[in-house]
Amino acid sequence: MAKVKNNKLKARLPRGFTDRAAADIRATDEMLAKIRTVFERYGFDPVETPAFEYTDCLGKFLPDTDRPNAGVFSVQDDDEQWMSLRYDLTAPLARHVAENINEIQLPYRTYRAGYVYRNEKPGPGRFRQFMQFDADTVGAAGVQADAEMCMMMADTMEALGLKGQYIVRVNNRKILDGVMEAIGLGGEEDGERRLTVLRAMDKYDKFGSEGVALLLGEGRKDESGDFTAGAQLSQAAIEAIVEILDATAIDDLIDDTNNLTFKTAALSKFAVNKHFEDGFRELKLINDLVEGAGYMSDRIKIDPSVVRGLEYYTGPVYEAELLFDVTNEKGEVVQFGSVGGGGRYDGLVKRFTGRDVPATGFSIGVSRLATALKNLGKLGTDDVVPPVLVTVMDGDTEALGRYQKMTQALREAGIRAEMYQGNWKKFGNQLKYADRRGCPLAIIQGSDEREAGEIQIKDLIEGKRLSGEITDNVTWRESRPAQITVKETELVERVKAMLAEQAEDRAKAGN
RNA sequence: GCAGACGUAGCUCAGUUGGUUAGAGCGUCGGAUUGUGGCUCCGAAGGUCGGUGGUUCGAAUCCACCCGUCUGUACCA
Repeated sequence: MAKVKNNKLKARLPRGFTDRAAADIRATDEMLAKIRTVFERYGFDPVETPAFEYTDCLGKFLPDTDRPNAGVFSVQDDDEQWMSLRYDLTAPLARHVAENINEIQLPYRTYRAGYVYRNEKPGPGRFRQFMQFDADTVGAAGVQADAEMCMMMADTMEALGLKGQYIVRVNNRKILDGVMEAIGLGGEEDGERRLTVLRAMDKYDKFGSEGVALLLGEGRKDESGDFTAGAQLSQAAIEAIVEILDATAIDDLIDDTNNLTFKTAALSKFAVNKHFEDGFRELKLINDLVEGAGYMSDRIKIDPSVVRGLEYYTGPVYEAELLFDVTNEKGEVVQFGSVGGGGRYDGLVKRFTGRDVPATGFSIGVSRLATALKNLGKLGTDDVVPPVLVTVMDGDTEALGRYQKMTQALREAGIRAEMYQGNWKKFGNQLKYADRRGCPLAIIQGSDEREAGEIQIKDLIEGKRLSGEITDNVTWRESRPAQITVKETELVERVKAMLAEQAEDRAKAGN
């Protein structure tokens, strides 16, 4: 006989995507609710945009080709226009604001959560579909809007139970622009090298000063032997940049008592320029604003090594970082990086409107943060009790109706309950099902009980405990452990009482 | 994309220098037990050894290419 087997379709999930189970969904919902509460309290309103956008609105066409960037999932509509799945929530917001600019009251304060998609190589904790939760203020030019964002990020982290375990670090793109200019990379033609330098700086967490110094100079070889080309900067420039990265506060770098001057050895070989000065002034202002509101440097801190978002940020940039080690399911400490970040993007809406519409906002990586919270035990404690199972002894219509009625009575009393929907003829399987689902109780009524106007309530949790003491199956079956007989009319009341007892036991065990 | 490692049952893995019919544990299903979960015992199903081509009398084993997974690295709005 030929093997039909070969025709079987292989069930497989696209790589970088994941299915989420009940506990995960409930935990994430809980987390989203906490974040939303903070954003609402700050006076932000929700808005939702779709997963797809026209690719040109996302600004992701490759230069010199008519195809979108490979990093975004793209399809062609039936009129041949390119559409792409959004890769963040900021570009679609800019589109939404631009398209509705006449109806929207600026400054527009808004938040939204949603999945975003990146066509990149997935890794541990890195997916091709993941959730972000964003908040933005559109149409506010002053740095007080940026300061507010930083404070809201800090409040969000605390609402999630992370008080004292995070830091919001703030920098300004103008500072970095000033540095680029100072080391001679300020020109139009140096764009590519500037990017290389910024990317190298962004690797500071990963490779430390030495690794970054290599990337700024000759280049770096990784452990598999692969070589990454460097930015070929001068020794003086490399040292100056490393000084910035090593600095823990901006005051370590700058003396502002009389005019602005660099304090450190390598940096002071370069002159302070306009960009740098502007950036510095803005940072100072943010610092004063947040401190004035009571957010000291243990929560929000100026840090000149923050790089972030190379493309569209124009001013202040900020990110939230966790201060504890995150271990994965294998027990290894993983490089976690930031769990959220953002900044000022003054040019994004202008692309559509031609009008200056300054904006600032940040994004929380929901999936990553959820992983971290789970590790801390601050999330994922699934306290939803599985349903009470009403077992089926007789399958005739009338009997089924009675079981269904019992189930309904429990539901009406606010108790999760279900009638067994499998093959009722194998009664053992019904209890096996209940056991594996973790059902707290099973309701049993056969013809004997029926005639006596009674039902049996079986405590499956207590029964499981007792099973350890019984080795003989006949005894196990006949003793009907943890099972009581009650009047049919007392069903709801007795079930309620037994569930309450179990809840009490769980609470005790938890302490 | 680049570099390296690895692909054997649903899962975790054995499989000798290339040699008969590719194994184990766990899980699944059936039975012992038609009205009672767990334990125990008995039995069964489940594999074109990632794919294709090549070398060979003979390939899970050797070679080439492809696909996939993992690790590092690049890119990451």
